[in-house]
Amino acid sequence: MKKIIPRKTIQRLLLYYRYLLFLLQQGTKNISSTSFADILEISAAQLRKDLSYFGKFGTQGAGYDVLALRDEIAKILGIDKERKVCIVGLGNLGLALLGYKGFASLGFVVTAIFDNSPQKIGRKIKGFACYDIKELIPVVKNNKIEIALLTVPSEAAQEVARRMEDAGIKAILNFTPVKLSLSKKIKINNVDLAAELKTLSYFL
Amino acid sequence: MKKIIPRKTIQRLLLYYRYLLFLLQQGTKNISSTSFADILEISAAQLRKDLSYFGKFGTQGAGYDVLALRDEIAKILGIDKERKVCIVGLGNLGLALLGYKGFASLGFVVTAIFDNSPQKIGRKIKGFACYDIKELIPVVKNNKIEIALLTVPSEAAQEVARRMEDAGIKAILNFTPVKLSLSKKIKINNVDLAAELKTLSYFL
DNA sequence: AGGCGGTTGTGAATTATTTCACTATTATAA
DNA sequence: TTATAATAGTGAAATAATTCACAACCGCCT
Repeated sequence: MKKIIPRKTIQRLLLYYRYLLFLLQQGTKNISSTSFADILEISAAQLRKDLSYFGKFGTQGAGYDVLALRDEIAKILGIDKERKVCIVGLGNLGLALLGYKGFASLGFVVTAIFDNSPQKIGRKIKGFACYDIKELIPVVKNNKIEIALLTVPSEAAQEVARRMEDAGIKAILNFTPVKLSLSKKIKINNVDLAAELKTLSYFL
Repeated sequence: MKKIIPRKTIQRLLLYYRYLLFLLQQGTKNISSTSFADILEISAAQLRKDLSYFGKFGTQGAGYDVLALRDEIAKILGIDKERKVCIVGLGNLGLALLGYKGFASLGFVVTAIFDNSPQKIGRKIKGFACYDIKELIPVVKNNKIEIALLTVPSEAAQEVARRMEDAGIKAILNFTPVKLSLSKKIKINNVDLAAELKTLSYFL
């Protein structure tokens, strides 16, 4: 087992996890690296190498036990632990994220939602009470929320992010096209929808 | 000028483009690779190397002309050409994409939107006429739409994607967590919101 | 028990990407 | 005009990620 685990390996691990769930649903008990890799359109060597960073999960001659491998990957990714998240900005994108079923199954619990519109503050939205964005700091602190999804308009992004920092948020998933400047301690992932589209079109 | 351009270079090019627009707004006329790279938190060498795949755009001793560089990158990325896109599935995510201003400035023109809900079909939504998803094939063909944003529920994803293939779509930006299986000719980019979040939390 | 076909785990080789470090060029100041 | 400081462009070196290829092993069959 090596020391440095490639970032891409972590990304692929989730892909593996997803497909293992699907295989389980189908009743598949066992799968070889070759056929699993074929499905995922990666090389079998890559799949095995990725897993090898974390230990030995397969049986030579027989392949991998789907259920056991799913559990191992869940453990690696920390899906067994719950993480509290909040959604800040309840435009269409924020609402889309709120309604997204995928998060819960990965151990993310939406613990608070925020907006600045008087029409939303205090109301229940999809079962969640909407807080005033001004209350971000106390609410995040009291609930020990670790992760924030930032879906406010671009103009407000930096200011809101700064407040998240003060509230003690550990990681931000930033959906705005703004380059946030914050302390290095906060982990930021940028999801740039336009960039995805542009890359796609370049390779057309 | 080399033959093979790294995929990552293309991705960064859009990042450069975005920030150049911002610099222009600020009235910055000129910038050195060092300070530009500092802002973007990459190395200056990487910035220069990326640009070097496409030609020479800077002036030694003086740096880059912001306006000229923006135009050069626009040309490289094909932002000067318009691409027709359609949005299929008008849930919150589809609506969020429809309302997203960033696309237009990158040369993407939303040419049609589709849903299967009788409440939406035929109505105008944010100024766009909503078509029945059953009309996908003729509408895409008639309008020569090249790119589709797929934001339908998971269950419907594969079936709708298959229809996109028949309609002659060249590229799909897939927002569902489904692994689409289509002809290799169609370029597919997967945007997996849960995966982004999971990667973030692993590195916490 | 022994052999065989299939499959993992992994060091080594390969390929891709990033950084280094230096040259050539330009702007500017004396 | 010449010297000096700043900065782009780039081949070479370093690093990172992927693939290759094969030994070791497992399960099953006879």
